[in-house]
Amino acid sequence: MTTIEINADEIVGVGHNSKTKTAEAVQVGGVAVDRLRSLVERIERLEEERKALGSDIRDIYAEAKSSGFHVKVLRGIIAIRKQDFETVEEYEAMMDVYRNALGMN
Amino acid sequence: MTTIEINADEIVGVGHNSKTKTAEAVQVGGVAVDRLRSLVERIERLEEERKALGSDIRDIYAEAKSSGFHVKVLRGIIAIRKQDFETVEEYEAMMDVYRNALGMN
Amino acid sequence: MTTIEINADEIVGVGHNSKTKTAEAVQVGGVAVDRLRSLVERIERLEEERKALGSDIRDIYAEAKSSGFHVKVLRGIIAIRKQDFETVEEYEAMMDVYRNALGMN
Amino acid sequence: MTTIEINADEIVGVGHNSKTKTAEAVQVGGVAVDRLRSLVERIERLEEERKALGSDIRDIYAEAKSSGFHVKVLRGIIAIRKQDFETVEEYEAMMDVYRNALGMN
DNA sequence: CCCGGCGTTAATGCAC
DNA sequence: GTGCATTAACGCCGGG
Repeated sequence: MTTIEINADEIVGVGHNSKTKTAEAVQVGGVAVDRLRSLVERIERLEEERKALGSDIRDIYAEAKSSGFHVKVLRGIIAIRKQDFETVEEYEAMMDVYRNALGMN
Repeated sequence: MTTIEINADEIVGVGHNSKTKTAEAVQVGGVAVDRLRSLVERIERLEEERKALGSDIRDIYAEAKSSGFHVKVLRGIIAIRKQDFETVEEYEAMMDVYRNALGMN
Repeated sequence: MTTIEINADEIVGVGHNSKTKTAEAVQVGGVAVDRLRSLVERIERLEEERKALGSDIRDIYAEAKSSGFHVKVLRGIIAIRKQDFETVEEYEAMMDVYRNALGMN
Repeated sequence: MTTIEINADEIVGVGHNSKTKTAEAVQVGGVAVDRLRSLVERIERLEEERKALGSDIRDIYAEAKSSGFHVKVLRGIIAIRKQDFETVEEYEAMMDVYRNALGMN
């Protein structure tokens, strides 16, 4: 994992910082530095976990494939289960309507 | 009633469709058949042409290869030039925006 | 619409149709049921976690917004830092390639 | 359309070109310049047309949408018609198999 | 000849 | 609902 230190000056990116240090909050260019730093770190941490999960999911599909499962079908199954049942039925019903309209029976 | 050259058998295909044939539009399952058919045909025709172009492009690469050119490098050149084009287009688009913003059109 | 009359409960639980129960695996239609179920559950579990993380991230942005931060700018910062990370990762990956190519591993 | 002149020196990108001009072919760095130029132009012309077709197709889908058609379903229809009939049946049959294996009836 | 990688293109989710 | 940013699907290629 690559760790990069956050520098408050980098974040606000202005030259002539009117830095105002009080007991409550450090402000740079009118921005609460610590608060911002915290937000950025929390977001990045969560996105990192999110990315890792995506990677894990991809691994499972690869595993499924190498076990002889049909990946596209498997994805289809997941997609169907994710949707509301009514939605699927609506979709398929509409597909039938269109296919009938085109004589694709 | 006007003559609309659509065969009911083509259209319907299933038993209980509430087909509604009027002077303006034939509807099957609430779908305007002629309109749908037209859309589908136009899309399919364009996709066919698109596919043919892809085939032509592949042929040229093959020709280049058999002429001794390094195909991967050739693809790289095309890609770079494409990026350049897009950069130029972005630039010009932005120029237009600014010119419009300044009433210079 | 293609409908095939197979009831999993019949096959797996009660009936003795084309069910093939061996010591190793229960198969339905040539599919290893337990394996498939396991894969689906693992994927769905991970996707659930992934979705939850997305929700958490959204919450943080909302929190940032209500703290007076400019959300779009904040997103921009995250994006820029992400690009930097990826550039670094690419660089390191390429370094690895070269090191391996030179037997420096 | 943006037109950019191709410069042979740009393409081969070497400084001290050992250019060899004969009656048959101009060679730069061992590359037949005119031939290469021709190939690049032909490819780019075809890709331009191809891109335009993609744009046209997207326009038709937009038109369909604004006419009240359900775009996703329409895409589904196109996809089905594009495939071999057996392929579709295979897919749907396999979907059924998997769904049955999971008891999703 | 298949298959895994890659570059492109469509689909999805999300914010405004 | 529209545009945008991410993510999945597709087509093409080279190697095993």
